[in-house]
Amino acid sequence: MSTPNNYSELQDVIRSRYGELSKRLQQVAAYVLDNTNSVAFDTVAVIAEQADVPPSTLIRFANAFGYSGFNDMKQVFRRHLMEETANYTERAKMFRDLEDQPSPEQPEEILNEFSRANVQALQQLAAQTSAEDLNKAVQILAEAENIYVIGLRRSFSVATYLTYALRHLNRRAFLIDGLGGMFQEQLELIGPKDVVVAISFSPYARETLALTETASRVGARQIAITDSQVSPLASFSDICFVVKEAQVDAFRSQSASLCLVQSLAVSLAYHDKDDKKDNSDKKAPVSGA
Amino acid sequence: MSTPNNYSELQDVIRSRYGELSKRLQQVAAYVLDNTNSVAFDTVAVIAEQADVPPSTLIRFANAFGYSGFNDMKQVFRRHLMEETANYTERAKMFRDLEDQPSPEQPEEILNEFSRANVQALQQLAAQTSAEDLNKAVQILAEAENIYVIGLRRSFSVATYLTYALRHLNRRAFLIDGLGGMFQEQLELIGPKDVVVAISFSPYARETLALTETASRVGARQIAITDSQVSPLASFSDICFVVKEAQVDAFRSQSASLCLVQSLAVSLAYHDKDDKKDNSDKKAPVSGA
DNA sequence: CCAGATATGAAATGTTTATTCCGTAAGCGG
DNA sequence: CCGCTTACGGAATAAACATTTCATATCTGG
Repeated sequence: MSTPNNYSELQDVIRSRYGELSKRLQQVAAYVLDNTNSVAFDTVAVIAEQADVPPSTLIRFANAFGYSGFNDMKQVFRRHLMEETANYTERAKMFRDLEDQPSPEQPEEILNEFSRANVQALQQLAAQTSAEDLNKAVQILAEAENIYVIGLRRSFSVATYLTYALRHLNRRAFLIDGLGGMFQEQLELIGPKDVVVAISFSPYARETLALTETASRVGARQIAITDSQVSPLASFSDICFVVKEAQVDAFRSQSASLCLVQSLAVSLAYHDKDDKKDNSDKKAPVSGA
Repeated sequence: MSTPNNYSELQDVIRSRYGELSKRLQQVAAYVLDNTNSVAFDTVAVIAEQADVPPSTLIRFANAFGYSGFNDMKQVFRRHLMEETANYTERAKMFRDLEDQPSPEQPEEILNEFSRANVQALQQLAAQTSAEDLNKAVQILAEAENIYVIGLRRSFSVATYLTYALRHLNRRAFLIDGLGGMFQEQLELIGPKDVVVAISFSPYARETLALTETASRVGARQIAITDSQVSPLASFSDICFVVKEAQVDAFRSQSASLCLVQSLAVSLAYHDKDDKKDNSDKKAPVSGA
């Protein structure tokens, strides 16, 4: 007997066999199809009561569709629910136990894998980033006198891009790069009307943390882009974007962070335009970055 | 002690008390904040293993935040996940419908749009990049004595990332950055056994073109990442990757290029590993030198 | 460096939860 | 209406699980 191991398959099978089920099993089928996340979360006892059948019937139902027990079937519902919110890395972890597929080795496979992972990360970024945070961040950037951007090592590329984009919007944007060993000197430029954008992922660069502390001391506002709610950057920041980057093996990507900073820059461009919109007409062309 | 009974409250409390927690409890806090749906679904034993703490610590953690047990706290996560799923599905639908809409203006819309455009670009990248080119490029990189990376202005971020990644694979990788106005001097380093990776998109930076010409003159091999088959970079290169970047209004993205260079770097890492494996298999048990 | 306090982790414990069992009831062909 | 088969449900059982316990390790202030 073929046992469906994904939600939509199972749904189809239940529907198609509905007619031939016994009265009690039909009752279960109806409940199961209509209360997906009750099945995913609740215990057999609870479900049995809500569906108005004895617990044993639930096990019989699962058996009828080829599962070894009700919990076995329950897994299908849980996975379905998780897949709607889990990111690529977490999903990969989920499936690693089930079928430990060998890591991709061919360049083409690696590109496919990376591309898939990044797609997932981008979708999650869009879904999980709050409009409120984005608006606040844009507002903060718009009001900044100077914008200092820091991101070292892996995050340096994102930092350079953001600086580039901000410069193209005629912002006074400065990249803290430690050139000539002058981290300290660069940090000391920051004043209370300035804004710091700090980008850092575990393991957090010492210099980035030092900057956020300095910025916090002088009262500058801060926007953090990092990988955890409890990142050391989070505590100092006014706005903290938590970005779950795609990961293939030990290699973490940057696409989501890049997408985020691009969106911030473009939003800032529109923000500028809206300010001017008071007297001029809407939809003035925006120069590219 | 007030016990949070919704997710965002709990999240806030955990973050604010993070500093005063013990080392182990911090470990749990980080896991709990960053793996919401693992907490919602997995058993204490599984979570304990993944967070690398003993099960009892999880109960202690829940107690520390006023819950009677870990399951008590778990309920908060489960409720959150259920609510979130509903939102997520809605947003996913919005995301799809967004496609043919007038220019977005709100930061949230811009992020959605950028994310969507990048997803498309990544999928196209994966579909259109030939395995053969990838293999050749990896081979060329593997054989390089020195690798010079150039990408200016918009492409600088991609170039910095590639340089970073190559350095981490112990390659002799150098970023041509024109620091101190020394473009010319940096170019003159290139020798016939070296490889140049040039990243440039229209309008092509003069310095990048100059480098490719120099490289070609001394007989160095070249890998180009650019936006057109007829790009000035294409003619000088041994391998030319044509990347169609996402574009929102006048703003072009970088995600696809970044994904490509990451894939190249990771492929190179696997290439190295295979080499070592072959060597060690073949290695004859010879003593002395 | 020591004593007291606190944090930690392995194993024991007690509870919840899934599953099985079996006597009974309902359906069905003769 | 009877005997046979299939479905059913409650109670018993087994498995999984969360939680507690306690001996040990680690910190902290004097």
